[in-house]
Amino acid sequence: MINDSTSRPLQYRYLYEVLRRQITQGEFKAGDLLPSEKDLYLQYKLTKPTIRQALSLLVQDGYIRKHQGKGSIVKPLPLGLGVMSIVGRLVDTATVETDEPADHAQQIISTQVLVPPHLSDFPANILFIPPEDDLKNQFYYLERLRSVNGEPVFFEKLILPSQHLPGLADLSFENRSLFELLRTVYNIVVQGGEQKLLATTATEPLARLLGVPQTSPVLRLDKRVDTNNNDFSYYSSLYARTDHFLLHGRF
Amino acid sequence: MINDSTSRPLQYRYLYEVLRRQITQGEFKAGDLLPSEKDLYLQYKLTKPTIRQALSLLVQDGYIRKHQGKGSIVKPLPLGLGVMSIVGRLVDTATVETDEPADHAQQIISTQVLVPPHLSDFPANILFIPPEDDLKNQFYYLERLRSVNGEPVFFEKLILPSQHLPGLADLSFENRSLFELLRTVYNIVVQGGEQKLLATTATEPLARLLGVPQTSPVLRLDKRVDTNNNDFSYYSSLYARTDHFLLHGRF
DNA sequence: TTCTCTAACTTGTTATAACAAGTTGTTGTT
DNA sequence: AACAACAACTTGTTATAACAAGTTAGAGAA
Repeated sequence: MINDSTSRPLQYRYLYEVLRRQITQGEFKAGDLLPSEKDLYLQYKLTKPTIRQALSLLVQDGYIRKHQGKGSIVKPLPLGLGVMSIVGRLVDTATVETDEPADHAQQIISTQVLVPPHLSDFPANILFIPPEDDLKNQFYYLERLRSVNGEPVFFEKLILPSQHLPGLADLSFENRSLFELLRTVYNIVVQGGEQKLLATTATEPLARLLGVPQTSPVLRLDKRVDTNNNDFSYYSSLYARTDHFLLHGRF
Repeated sequence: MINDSTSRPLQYRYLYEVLRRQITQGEFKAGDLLPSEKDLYLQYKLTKPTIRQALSLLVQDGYIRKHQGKGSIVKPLPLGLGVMSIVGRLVDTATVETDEPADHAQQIISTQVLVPPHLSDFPANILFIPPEDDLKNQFYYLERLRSVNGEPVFFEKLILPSQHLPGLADLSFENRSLFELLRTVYNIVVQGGEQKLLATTATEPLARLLGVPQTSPVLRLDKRVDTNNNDFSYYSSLYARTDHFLLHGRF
């Protein structure tokens, strides 16, 4: 039952995907004006409500900004992708550099899967608990360590409901965004969720993984992510060192 | 030029405010079904696009969840309000409590204004810098300390562009949400923004403010918040202790 | 009683239409 | 040359309409 809503193509979603791809692949660059609603009508033969719905999605996802009387302006792409992405940290919190630091310098993000996806019960020590009914089911559990330019930056646990994801264990998580995978392969899109944030100190195994002293402060971010499928939510727990890099997000 | 768009009442926004008030004031409780689109049509004499636009706003702001064929379901209210709110922390991160902890227990959030709003240049040590043009203007700067049940939890610096906010210094910031105030008094609504997150250790003055030892980890959250007014963005820098409470957000 | 199917709800998608309102460049006047 | 007014764009708001699709409860058959 993959992609069961492709039966009727959902035109506004189709247009969204087209424009989104054009933006992410650089066909439209930050600051550019998207074709006007009228142009899109002429090009795609879709009517105003449909086009507006597609553009609304792009606004919601932070790809464009609309300006009455002017047009739809493409926003700069989020750097890493995901709800929160990483950014090179300003040299010293006590001083603000006037000239932009090398935020946009080449950041090679690599992902190392420490524990490959396998079936398990819902793990302990997660700040969210699924509803009782879901606890009976099994979950895919995996752990990965993400590095920027070879330096470990954050350690992440992912817990996904298994019954909606046939064949997940076969797919590569290495260099693909989880969001991308869920949307394109399983037709599941993120619609919202909850997150809990706190600052702790690195415990021994974590400190070794991230390569920081045991006492250093570490950011912890737990999430429950809800999707268009009402009984599909996944969970993640993330530990990040933020001495050289910090978490960056749009909302 | 306050509330200049009240000239034409913007019916979908009006309906949004009505429903939103009914939800926040408990007239509709979590789990309730909102009146159907048809009922709203009968009651308010607004047509489907208008009603749907109002409901979409409520969805976007996390007040309701829509379910095709069923209706619009009221979601539980966010606890504190703001982009991120506070929540009582689970007793120990090493153990997950099966029974819900007292998250929803009475939390009396009080706000103490340490530095009342006054005109100043854009301060140093903020992780966001306004565009050069805006730096020429003056800003309202204020500092406040927010406590839960009398215990200091986070310290916040707020920087607001002064030219759009006549008479701001006269308004009380004490027990009113900044969002609420901007929306109702100045007709400015938050549309998005950026945030940067990191974990640090408390320095001496901060440690004293929050009542924590100097070495304890502290969460820092800097934001640039964009609004419907294109040249109105405000900035905030927040330091939170997360040993007894943690930050909680919806997205 | 239990099950199945249907009718009557609900929201979702798309089309057409008319006017309001913000932006920008151009035209024409001073 | 500077300015004002306008025309031609843009998106925003609201109305009307028809059909698709998910949900639910009740009627009727087994």
